[in-house]
Amino acid sequence: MVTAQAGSPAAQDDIMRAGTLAREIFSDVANKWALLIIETLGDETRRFSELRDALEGISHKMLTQNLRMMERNGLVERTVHPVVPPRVEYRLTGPGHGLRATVDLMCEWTRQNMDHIEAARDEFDETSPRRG
Amino acid sequence: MVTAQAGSPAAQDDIMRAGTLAREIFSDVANKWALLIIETLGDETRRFSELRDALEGISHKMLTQNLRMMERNGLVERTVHPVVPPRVEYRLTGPGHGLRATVDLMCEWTRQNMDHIEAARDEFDETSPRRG
DNA sequence: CGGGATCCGTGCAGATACTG
DNA sequence: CAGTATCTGCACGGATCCCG
Repeated sequence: MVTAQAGSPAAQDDIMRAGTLAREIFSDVANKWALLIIETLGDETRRFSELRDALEGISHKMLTQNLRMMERNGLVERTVHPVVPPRVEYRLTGPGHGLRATVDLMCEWTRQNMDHIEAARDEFDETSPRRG
Repeated sequence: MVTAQAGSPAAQDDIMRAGTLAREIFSDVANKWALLIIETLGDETRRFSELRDALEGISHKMLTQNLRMMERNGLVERTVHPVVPPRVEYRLTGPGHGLRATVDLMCEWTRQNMDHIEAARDEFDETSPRRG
């Protein structure tokens, strides 16, 4: 969306603003499924059906959609093998691995704070509805 | 919904699986708006209306909803000042700051790869519809 | 001013079917 | 097996109203 034809040259400065940048990231580059796909791909080259199986919960439409979006953003590389049973493989690009590193960090944070989160939820669960 | 009432004790082991964990993160803890709010809060203590002004694009409902969810997850701390014009302030908790660090990293990655992303989009934009 | 509740529209996401 | 197109729904998100 930052691209588009905004027509405002001064808008380039606004891109540096956290809000605008973050919006760009989390609504297009790093949406929920994309991040999940990045984690699933890891260092490997995986087929479409393998990804679908690994993510299980995702529909084939969402997978295709996100894979294409990620390919468009240069996060994954799509390789089509011209064989009779079509074989299409995906793997992270260099930048894709870079993003993956940050996602890994976020996963690690969650792992370390999982108990805190659950504790907070538990406390909130009995504090919120009653309000002391 | 990793939580729910799965009823399977063995499921605890599955939580360690990247997929399940990541799902938990990106669908509840670190959704699009939550990440945006985290970036907006930063080190400061901000009022509800300040946040709404800073994020501008968000509706009061979404802000309230996400703020409450983040409070439930122990990411933000909500302080209500019992004054005549109600004054409610929010600030990141310790764990909240930890998550913020990872979000910052992701923002930094985007900043560094912005040109790559745009280039990839540009290339894809003319390669995809025509297929060479 | 902060926030809950409600109503309602939009758009995302699932299922299905067809192509190559 | 991989991908696209279409149709539908349902949930998410916005606007409004009212309460504290």
